[in-house]
Order: sequence, then C-alpha cells, then structure tokens
Amino acid sequence: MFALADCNNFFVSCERVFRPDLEGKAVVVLSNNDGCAISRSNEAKRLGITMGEPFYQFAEMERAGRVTVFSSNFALYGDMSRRVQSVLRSAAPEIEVYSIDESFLNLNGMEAVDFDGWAKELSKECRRQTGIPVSVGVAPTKTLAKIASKLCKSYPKLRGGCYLYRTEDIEKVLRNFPIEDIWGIGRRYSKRLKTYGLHTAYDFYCQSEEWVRREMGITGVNTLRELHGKASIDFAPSEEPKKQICVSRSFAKEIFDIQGLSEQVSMYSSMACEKLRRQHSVCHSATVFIFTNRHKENLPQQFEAREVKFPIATDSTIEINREVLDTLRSMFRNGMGYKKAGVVLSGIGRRDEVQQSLFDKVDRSKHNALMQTIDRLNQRAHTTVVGMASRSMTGFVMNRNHLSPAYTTSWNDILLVKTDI
DNA sequence: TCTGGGGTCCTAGGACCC
DNA sequence: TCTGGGGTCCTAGGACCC
Repeated sequence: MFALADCNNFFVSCERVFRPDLEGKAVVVLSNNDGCAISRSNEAKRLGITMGEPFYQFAEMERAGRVTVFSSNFALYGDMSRRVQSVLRSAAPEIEVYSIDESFLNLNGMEAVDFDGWAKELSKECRRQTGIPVSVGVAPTKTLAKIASKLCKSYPKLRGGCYLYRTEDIEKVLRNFPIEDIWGIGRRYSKRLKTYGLHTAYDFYCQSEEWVRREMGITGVNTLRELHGKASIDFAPSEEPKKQICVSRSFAKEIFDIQGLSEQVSMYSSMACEKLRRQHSVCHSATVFIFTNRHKENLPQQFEAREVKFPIATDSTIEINREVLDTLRSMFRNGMGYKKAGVVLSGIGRRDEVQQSLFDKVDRSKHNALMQTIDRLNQRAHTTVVGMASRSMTGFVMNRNHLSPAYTTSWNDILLVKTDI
C-alpha cells in the first residue's frame, strides 16, 4: 500500500496559519512579480478565480475587499513544508517527497493497520502540529492514492483520510472521475482521448494495453496498470541530485540595456551554481535564455537560448559566470525589451568523478577553495554577503507588493559586498 | 499597465562505432 | 543489376508534473 499526503491549497494554508482571521475567507497567493494566481482558497475558487489567472483580471475584487492576496513567500512555504514532512516521516517507514506540498509514503510492513483510521489520524496530526490541512489517500498504487486523496477534498465527511482498495469501490470512483484529473494524463492527452469518446477515468480504465501503448506510449500503459491496482511507477525514497538546475525570472518591467540584463543573469548563474555545489555536482554545459514580452505582439520579439559547453565539468561560479555573460552579450540586441531571462545548468555529474585534462588552464584547487569559502560565508549569514561583482546589487527586479512577514525564517534581503577576487 | 518558476521522462532521428 | 547489420550515445521536442 501507498499513501499520498497532499496539503490542501498549500500556499494559502501557509499564509492562513499566521492569519487565522482569514479562515473561511477568499485568499489567493500570487506568482512571482504578482503576476497570476498560483494558490486559491476554496472560497476564492468559488468566486470564479482560476488557476493561473492574471491578477489584473481580479484586482477589482481585491480592491473591493472580497479577496485577500499575497505575494509568494517561498521561504515561508519551504519551512512549513519541512514541518509537515517531519510529521509524515514519523508515521511511515519510507517517504518520497514528491513536491513542496505532496509526499508519498510506502506502507510496506504495515499490513495489520486499519488504513482508513490511520489516514484520518495522520491528517489530524499534521493539522495539530503544523496548522496545515492535509488530505491522506491510501491505495495499492501511487496513481490510485492520488485519486483517494482528491476524494478527501470533495468529501469533508472523510475527515482528511480515504482508503481505496476494493475493486468495486475503485471502479465506482473511476466512473465519476474526470479523465483529465488522472495523474499522468494532461491537457493534450485528455483532449485527444475525449475525441475518441473517453470522458471518465473508467472509460480509460476499460481500454486495452495495446491501444494505450499506441496512443500514449509506455507512460500511458503504466498509468493504466496503476488504475488496475498493479504498481508500475517507482517509489523513489532517496533525494536524487537534480539532473538539471534552472534559475529564471520575469522582470517587473522590460529591460533594454545590456548592463541591467547582465546583472540579473549573473545573479541567476550565481544562484544556479550555489545549488549545483550544494548537491556536490558539476556541470558540462550552461544554457542562457532571454525572452521579450510575448504579450506585446506589436513590438519586435526575440526568444533565444544558447548553450555553452565546458570541456571539463565545473562548479565554479567564476568560470560559468564568465561564459554565461559572454553568451548573453552575443545574443543581446539593441532595442529589444527583455521581459524574462534564465540560466540552465545541465550535463550534471558527481564532483568526485570529474574527468581531468592534461591541457587544463584553470587552477581548479584555487577555484574550489574560493567557492567553498564564499558558500560558507553566505550560509552563515543566511544571505548573500559575498558574490561576483557582475551580479545585481539590488536583487530581483520584481513586484512583491503583497508580501507577508517572515514569520518562521529571517528574511533574506540581498546585501552585497564587492570584492576584488 | 498587468500574464510564474522549476522540474521529469519518453521517443525519434542523427551521428558514430565496429 | 548488385551496396550489411547491430549497437550506443546524444539531442531536440513533446508530453507530463507541482
């Protein structure tokens, strides 16, 4: 058996823990830049605010006091997420942290347990210890556990826990479950499946493996098998190092000058390199991308990405940053108003397995020592106190007009000291 | 005026190898 | 006239997830 513990309306719930006056009211958390809705309370959903809806389209409701909005505060959400995880960890032998608000639990070895009661109790315990409402679904496969946890949200009678295992119960649930809500069937596939007349999870459930393989490949077959109670998606308890690390942002206003753009991109590459070193990895390539504002169709557009390769895998901010900025300059065009930029590190491998070269011109031990020192200083300060001189001195060019206080963490304002390294 | 950010896996086709 | 067979690796693009 597997459990899925899913935090209800997670970001909104985090804000409400510290604003109990907002319980029962319409609340929305906005994306970076206060761009669009990324988390909504049930009351906000009832007002008709949709996922991803641009803020300006419901700003009137906010002004009228019908909905409270927050800028996203990921320092808070990350901290609350860890608290929920620690409650879950104590309830089951193995945990797979799937996302900031969802964890799978492997319940092998707990055969004698009353899973329905266990799920309800775990939900209650999460609420008691962290203040976050959590839906716990238990089923023979991950895909069915996802469905079981969704049922908790529709039926308060379940008191946050649902155990789904009997074939007749599963089939009854699938008959009323929309095909597009199945884990693994997204917008594209559900649209296509509907053209074949498949509308519910049960319609999909009744198809043959051969047909599903032709239409959707092996991933579709795995989903089908999971609905039939045959576990086909791996449980991955350990935290694997990332195979790709990306830092990107949209800007509050378009940036037209190479200097301003360089400062942002340099900051992104520094942040990506920090993440890389934190997981003890090195990378073989870095991709820089810059986008103009796609919503301004009357203006000239540019959506470009370029990759630089490192013959010897590296984790040095100095080395990566230099190549990234050179690449950026080669892409930059005068007169373009850039709205978004980012840096992606890929070709990631372990640092202790780097292939050396006879012709290496970089003094790697020197770079390593410097990077270690910088990381240690910044970690101790809980903020950036030492960084590349090329990076932004003032942080993100970002709107955050509705930010909640740092309730559980010290707030990380960027304070930058220039050095001559 | 105003529209997020960060990931994973699978597949097909090309380059290259013997 | 007639031109092999089998494999790996890499990459881009498409699908998905939260």
